[in-house]
Amino acid sequence: MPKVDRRVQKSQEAIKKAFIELLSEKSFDHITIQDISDRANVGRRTIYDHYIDKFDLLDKLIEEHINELRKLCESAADLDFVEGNLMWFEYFERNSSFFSTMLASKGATTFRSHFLKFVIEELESEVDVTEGKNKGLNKDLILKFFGAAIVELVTAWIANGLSEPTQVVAEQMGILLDRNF
Amino acid sequence: MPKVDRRVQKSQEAIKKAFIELLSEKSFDHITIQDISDRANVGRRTIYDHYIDKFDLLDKLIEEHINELRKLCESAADLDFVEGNLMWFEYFERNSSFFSTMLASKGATTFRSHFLKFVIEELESEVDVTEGKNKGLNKDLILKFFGAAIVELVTAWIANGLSEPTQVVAEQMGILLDRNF
DNA sequence: ATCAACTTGTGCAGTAACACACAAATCAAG
DNA sequence: CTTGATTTGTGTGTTACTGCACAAGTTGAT
Repeated sequence: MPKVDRRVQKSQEAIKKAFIELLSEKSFDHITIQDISDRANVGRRTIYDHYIDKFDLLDKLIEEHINELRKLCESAADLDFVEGNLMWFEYFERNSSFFSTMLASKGATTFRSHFLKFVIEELESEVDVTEGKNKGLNKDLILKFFGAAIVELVTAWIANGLSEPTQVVAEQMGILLDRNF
Repeated sequence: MPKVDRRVQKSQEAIKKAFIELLSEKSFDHITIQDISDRANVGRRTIYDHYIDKFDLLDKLIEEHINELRKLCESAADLDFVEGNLMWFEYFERNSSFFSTMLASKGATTFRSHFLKFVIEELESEVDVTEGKNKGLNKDLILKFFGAAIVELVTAWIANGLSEPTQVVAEQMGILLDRNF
């Protein structure tokens, strides 16, 4: 892994932080690059050094979080759902400002579908329709069923301001998944 | 005023912040430039681009705060002591991490004497020994008397963790000063 | 519809921060 | 005292950030 320059890391972090903040204040369309540059205390030009435009910035931001979740899945490959879920939900908690603006706002269908697609991908290796409790069922159907269920639960939890204790939600969803896979 | 480069401002701020943090954790002598560089997330070389050594860094930091207080005095020149003090004490409050490490630690005689010298300087224009209630008294004596009184009160307030309400302390000290000048 | 104000994306030259490397100084035990 | 590890201050070449300027595109109010 080619170590990134300190300045790059700091600039990108400031830009992303500013962008997420702004996203929670006004809609994506009304955010200008100038806004981000002001908030991040970074030259406007610097933003273009890293991102093509604000759409690209959003894409990269999403991609980054999905990637982090993917890594989490890998490192939790040999845990059961209860334990694995806790890692997931703790990640959501740490990055709640991002997920709440991405999931809990009305127009955010883009991220939801991206997120759902990813959840289904990750779930795929867990489903076995050749033997066990799901023998004979349609794999695609199962994936969509539980994928949507997971996404909805996460969304609701976040939309509700994380009021349920993280451990409780993670554990209960873990039980439901363990029971079905 | 020649505007400072964004990078300069950010670097210096990070360095000073890190330094103050470290000062509240260990003694000045035991702080290395490397420590500061790590904490500030700035290249070690960058620190030397701005400061000769850690002594210089401390000097600049002190000088900067004294200067800010001086500006405050200018802008409050036509207010009475009660109002003026409030601005002072609010500044102490905003920068309490600095002042508490500088005033409330045992070995910090350096800053105390620097600070006292400055307070006396500022007080000088307020004292009139040719007429009024202080007519006939020794000016130098008065300055030392009230200078030390002010410094002590500020020190004690800060050492006590700012537990007294800022307004109250500022007002009471203001009353005492208004009564005497 | 018009016009001014703002936004966007890009080019460019100047400057600050960067990593790295080195010798000298300082420190900490044995 | 001696040795080994840190720390210090500095030189150097590279890279990222910066401000500025400009043409083209948007916006928004009259």
